[in-house]
Amino acid sequence: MHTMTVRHITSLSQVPQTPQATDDGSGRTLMKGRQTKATIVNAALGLAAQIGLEGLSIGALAEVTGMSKSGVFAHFGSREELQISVIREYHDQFESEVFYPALSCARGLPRLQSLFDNWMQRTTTEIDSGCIYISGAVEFDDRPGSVRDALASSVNTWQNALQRSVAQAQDEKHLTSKADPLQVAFEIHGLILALHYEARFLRNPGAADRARKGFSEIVARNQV
Amino acid sequence: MHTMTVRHITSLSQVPQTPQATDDGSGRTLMKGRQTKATIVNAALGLAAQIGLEGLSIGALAEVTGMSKSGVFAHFGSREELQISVIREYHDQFESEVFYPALSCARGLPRLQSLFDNWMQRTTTEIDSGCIYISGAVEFDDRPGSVRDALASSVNTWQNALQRSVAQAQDEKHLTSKADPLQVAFEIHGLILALHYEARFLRNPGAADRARKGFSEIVARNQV
DNA sequence: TGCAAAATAGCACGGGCGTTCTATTTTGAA
DNA sequence: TTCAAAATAGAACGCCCGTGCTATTTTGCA
Repeated sequence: MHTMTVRHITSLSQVPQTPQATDDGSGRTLMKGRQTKATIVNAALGLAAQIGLEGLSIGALAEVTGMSKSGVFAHFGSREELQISVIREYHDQFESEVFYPALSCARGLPRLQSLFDNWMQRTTTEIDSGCIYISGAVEFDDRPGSVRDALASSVNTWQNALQRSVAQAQDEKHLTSKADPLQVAFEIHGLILALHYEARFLRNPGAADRARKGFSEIVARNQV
Repeated sequence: MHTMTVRHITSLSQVPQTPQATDDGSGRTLMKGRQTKATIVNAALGLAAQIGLEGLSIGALAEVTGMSKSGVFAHFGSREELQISVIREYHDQFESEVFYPALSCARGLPRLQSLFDNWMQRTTTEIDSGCIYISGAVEFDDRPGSVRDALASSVNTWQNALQRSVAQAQDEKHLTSKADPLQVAFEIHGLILALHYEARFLRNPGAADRARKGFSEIVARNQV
């Protein structure tokens, strides 16, 4: 019996969920719901980084933020939408911590090195909090749906950026034209994954050094 | 089948503590509860490989095996013990699929190559089922307890075996004495993790080839 | 074949979950 | 200051979870 949950629509205008533009700084036209939502998403990201996107619960989130369950829920309409919001937030943070800073380095190897360094830095910091690109991949690798799609989309965006940077290093003759950007990106990804695994789960010391060493070996092997 | 392999010399693990020995074939002194438990654990391993150790539920397991919840539960006494049993089963399967077969190859590089090939083979097969050494690491990386301990112990056992094999390849002069077994094992681990990630989550084709390519590069770099 | 012990079932409990519904408070432009 | 709309709270729902308790069935040696 499929209960046709007819949603109560109080307005005929089919305006999307973004009613008014907001000014983050002034707070003049800033609806309170927006900043509350941002607070919730940040708290959710912190929680999800530790216990995973699947471990995320609205009840726990309500407790952390000091709100009621339904108060939290109303901002998202579903648990899935909450998870997707978390992924978007993580995507933005990753972009501004790893990707954008590297743009100030010269195209080619310097920028690739910077991308790796920033990624390493973030992963190392995440030893204590976890990376949802990694935990999410495991949780959603055979769980189709919008959450998986959002996650895969974000990861693909980043991987493409990484591969592009390798190709640019070839254009600049910093790496041999024989190198395969897909192969190089794959191996770099492996180093980060191994670092995350061995440092965060096994608590092996020295994992960060091994990841850095591995990167320089990859670069050396692909140089003229 | 590798059951004839001399266990007391090269086993990855020590034989467990279970009270009564059983004869799997005759069924004479075989308590029925034992084979039922084995059936349950196998079903649980299949489930856990897909949805993770944390996703494992006694109710779902009862449904799959056609038993009652309490009937399933009685074999383990707690959910944790069930999870640990699954880890032990996985450990045994991993051992007999990856480790033991490699012992028939000559010490040194041939055996290391065989270990990697078998590991690759298993990971590739697991594209459709998942590896609990990988998913478990993510689920339990900051969840202390006996499950985490059992998991980490199994993984460490395997990593040590891998590192030993690298060291043997150095002894046999197949790899340079300058190589660091920890570093080589770390990089190989990264290749497997990247393969699992990109093939199982991102569904990127060609990941297996890249992993193999990466391995041969690692070997080449560490030769004389 | 009998009979204790082992194995399994049935049932209920308390608790957390996502979600819905309705009531209340808060917001902010007019 | 007013007041509709937005934001939040509160209670309840059905569902599944792990686990404990008490029957009942099944097993396998004497």
